[in-house]
Amino acid sequence: MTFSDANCFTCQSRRRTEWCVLSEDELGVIDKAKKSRTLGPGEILFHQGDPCGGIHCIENGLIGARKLDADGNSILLGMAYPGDTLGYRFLLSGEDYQASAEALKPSTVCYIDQSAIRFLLEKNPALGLRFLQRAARDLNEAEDRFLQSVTLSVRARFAHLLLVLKKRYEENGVPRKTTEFSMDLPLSRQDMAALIGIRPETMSRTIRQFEEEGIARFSGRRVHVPHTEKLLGALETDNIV
Amino acid sequence: MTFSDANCFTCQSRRRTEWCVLSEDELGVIDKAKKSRTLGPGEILFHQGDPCGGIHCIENGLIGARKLDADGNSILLGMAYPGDTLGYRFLLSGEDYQASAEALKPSTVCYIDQSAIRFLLEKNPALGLRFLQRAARDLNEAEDRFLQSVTLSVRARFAHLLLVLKKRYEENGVPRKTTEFSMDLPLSRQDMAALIGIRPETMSRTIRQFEEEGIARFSGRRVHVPHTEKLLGALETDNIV
DNA sequence: CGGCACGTTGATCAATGTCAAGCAGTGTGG
DNA sequence: CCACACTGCTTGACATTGATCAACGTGCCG
Repeated sequence: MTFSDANCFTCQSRRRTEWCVLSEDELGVIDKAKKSRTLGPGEILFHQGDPCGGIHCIENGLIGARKLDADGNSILLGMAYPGDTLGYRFLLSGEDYQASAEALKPSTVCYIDQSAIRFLLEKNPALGLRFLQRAARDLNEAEDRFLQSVTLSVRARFAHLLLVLKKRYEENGVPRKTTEFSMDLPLSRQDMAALIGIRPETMSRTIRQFEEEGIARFSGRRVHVPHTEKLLGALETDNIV
Repeated sequence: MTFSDANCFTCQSRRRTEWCVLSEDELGVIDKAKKSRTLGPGEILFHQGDPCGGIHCIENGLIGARKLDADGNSILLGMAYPGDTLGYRFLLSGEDYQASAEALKPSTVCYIDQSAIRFLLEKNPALGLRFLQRAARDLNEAEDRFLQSVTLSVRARFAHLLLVLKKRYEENGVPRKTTEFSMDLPLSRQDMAALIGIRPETMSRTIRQFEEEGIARFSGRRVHVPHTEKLLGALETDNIV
């Protein structure tokens, strides 16, 4: 386990976090309580079943949430980006973690003990509201995903996934062309398959289908989409209001 | 539209709501701001696309959240029971309702304008935390549903649904036998189908399958399960940790 | 070198969606 | 009161999707 020094006051991701509503003094509470840590790809932040004693705040990198089934296969449930907080749900409900968290890219993550969080939540109502807004957003997303998994074909779900990844990719300041684009996928094929609820074999076939139709070209983790509209055409989004 | 007189102080469902953390004075704010209304089955509480200007608090009955697709078919997304609050998500995010709400049983619902809510949220941090806990619970549920829709067979999902409905049914003080049980389904077959993400035809077939296997007997909206373990056996829950 | 995880591909099969028809219950207008 | 339309439910035949099983290549690491 590698520790690093971080500073909440200068943190690049702070404006994206819930902490943006805190005063200087309050931010100091977090800054003092936090423990920073860096993880390489594949390193585990916490395990399913561990007790949840605080929250993790992602400074940079990419963290994935996984569940393991009885055979030891892992299912990627979701991703967390810089500025996201992990584990607030379990902290509040007092449950143990129901999934593991693993770095998907080199990441820096701060751990903040629950005592500091609870103190600030009591003191500053705006903080709770921020978390509430976050939860509301996550909830909308979760419902969308369910709806998509039952409504849309695999093709369409994969197209959606690519567009979500594109959006995140571009948030990192990568130049944006509208007609075409390239990006590095942060996920293995297996993980992409899990995210849209299909088997790895089906993922392979869908990728091939996209290549044959000229929607996208894949080479390792690199994707190139020559005509963005073609990808948009695969969304099938028109039949749901 | 029928109005009824309700009283937050004597409300049977209050202890299940977020308001249970309010002081007498604070509860008075809600009580004065609320507008009570009764709905018969099929009546609409609000429509998809309406602006969200407050929240709805269910005193009794059962409300369903629906989305409509382009063909006019409705998809039941979820249900809300007495003590649940509807719409807090959209109020916080400032979006319009993304689904309609419709009474599935005769229901009494109070509408509380956002000004009262915002006032109390600012004043009493415990209220925000309550909502946050609720959101956390909803979020876990939504994720479970996604996981189930991808992992489990239709059989298993239907068994899960029946057990969820049973649990809710028993919360209404209905006597409980462990080895067998009967209940009235609050939903049409179509709505049950939508909840587990299948077509009505498949719902019919699954019901027949359950009857042929002696897992349950259906007659209209009445179900009888002679051996609860048989139903539990259809869960297939063992392969996921 | 051997083992192992990941990814690809092919053959096959089971589950579920689609289409079409019919039936029962319910409300409506003549 | 009857005919009618309408909606929800069921059933059958069929088509399609995606899962499953099996084999193989490839790169990586001990």
